[in-house]
Amino acid sequence: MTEQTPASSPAEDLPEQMRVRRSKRDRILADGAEPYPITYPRTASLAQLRERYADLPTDTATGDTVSVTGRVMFIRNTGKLCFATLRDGDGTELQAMLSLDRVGPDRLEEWKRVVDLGDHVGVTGEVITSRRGELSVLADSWAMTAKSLRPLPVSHKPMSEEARVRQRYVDLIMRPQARETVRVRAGVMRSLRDSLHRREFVEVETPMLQLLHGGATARPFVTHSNALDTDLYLRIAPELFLKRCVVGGIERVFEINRNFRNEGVDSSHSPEFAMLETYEAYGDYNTIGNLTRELVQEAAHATFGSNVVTHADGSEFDLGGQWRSVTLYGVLSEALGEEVTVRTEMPRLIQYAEKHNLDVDPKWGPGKLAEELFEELVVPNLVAPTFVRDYPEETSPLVRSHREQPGLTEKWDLYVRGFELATGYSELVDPVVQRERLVAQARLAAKGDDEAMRLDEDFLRALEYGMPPSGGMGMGIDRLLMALTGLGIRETILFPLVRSE
RNA sequence: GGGCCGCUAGCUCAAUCGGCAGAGCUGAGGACUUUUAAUCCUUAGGUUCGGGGUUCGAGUCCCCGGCGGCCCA
Repeated sequence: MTEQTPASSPAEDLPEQMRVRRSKRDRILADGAEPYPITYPRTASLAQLRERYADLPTDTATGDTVSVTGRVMFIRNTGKLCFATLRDGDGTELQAMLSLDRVGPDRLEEWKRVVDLGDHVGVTGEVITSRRGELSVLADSWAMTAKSLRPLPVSHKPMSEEARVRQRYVDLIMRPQARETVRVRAGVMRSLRDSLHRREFVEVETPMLQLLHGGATARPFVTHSNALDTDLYLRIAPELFLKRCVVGGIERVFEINRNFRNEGVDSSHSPEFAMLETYEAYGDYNTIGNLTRELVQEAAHATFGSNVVTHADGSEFDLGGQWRSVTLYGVLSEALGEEVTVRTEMPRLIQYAEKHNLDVDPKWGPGKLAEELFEELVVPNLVAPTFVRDYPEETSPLVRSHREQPGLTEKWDLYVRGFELATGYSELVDPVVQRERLVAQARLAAKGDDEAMRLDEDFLRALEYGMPPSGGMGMGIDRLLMALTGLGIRETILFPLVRSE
């Protein structure tokens, strides 16, 4: 947009290669041409040409004239014949050739003077194949469509992980896997929505900015509304609003959107993360578990064409079949070699914790400690998709009590490759019991546990109007991508949060 | 929060015991009408993350800080 070089970045302060590229931009302007023209009249995409001339024999001239555009990803200038590989946004590449006899001495010289790796150019000419058999456009004319002022990284060496994350746009230019991940993610999002729409679920959007944060136990981000003169929280979960929807008669409802948790950042945690949450009236944790499996398997089919997905490292991972289902206390007992139940008391659990070098927080009850032992001893080994069922009431304040087993709830966590992918409940809909549990949570909050939930009177009022029996489920989208692709969370998120440079 | 490792040219990386800061690619100039990480000749490019200290001399050793990665909690 701006035509003049800003005085704030004196040319002499720039690295040599950037000075050179700026001077090439100046040269284009001095010649009366545009380094950033409004458009270039292209008549075909590179992919269209590849398809149309797929079977053209070596060293053939078609007589067909086309106009193409692309970013220069490879360039080879010789005396009277120049080669460049152009690449389209979809990753398709095609060769452009510029010969002295076609474009003339002035334009060939100009090409050599001003075109660098990374520039966008347009080329008009005849579709041919080279003597080496490469499908090419033999130029009659060419134009700069966008001059690149920064050199690209070397293509034969991988960029550092930090550079890939900080300058994702460069990562996308250089690495096919980065572009592929974006498309896989889009395919998964679309598949999830399609799968839910087919089952007559309704997509809604509920508040991101909330007066009270709830629906999960996590530390929130706090912000401030000047108009209301009150602090607001970025939501940690949409749960309490989606349940209001179910109360209101939207009996199959879902939301795919961002949650924010003011907690650690590492290879599997991001402070903002995308989540699918869904509720099904007259369902329970069994029906919602089946739905979850079907959503994941349909997403695998949509993006990889199979329940067996291929990870980034080339290994195959099978998401097919019915998936293993175990109980929390069952797998924990197995890992400890001794029978543990929800009635096992603190002293024995503490013994197990000491035996396995697990530090015990004095605020933990027996349920929390059992879960911590489970996470320490069992979770890393849960590689194949596994539903872990029937968690203690103590740690699950929004879950219906188990229909048969006192002290437990109808909740499962789904583990894949050693991380939690989703969680599902038979929802607690009794407003009286819900109030008791939320009051207990609010007491914890008052005692300084800033992960505990606050009392949301309006949510309780909604429940008092009557919420039908329901199953509910939440699934991390970024983690679903991790399960499908084998990538780390910072690769599945296009622009993950990074510290300022 | 703790420990360990790293940060050097546009990019990826070297630099012995503390002793002239280097290579490949990229860039610039030249040759080449069939190149695919071309080849050949010439050549430029540095606040060694920042600050302080030790030393005749610091990329290298010490201290403080920044950023990143891994492990632990």
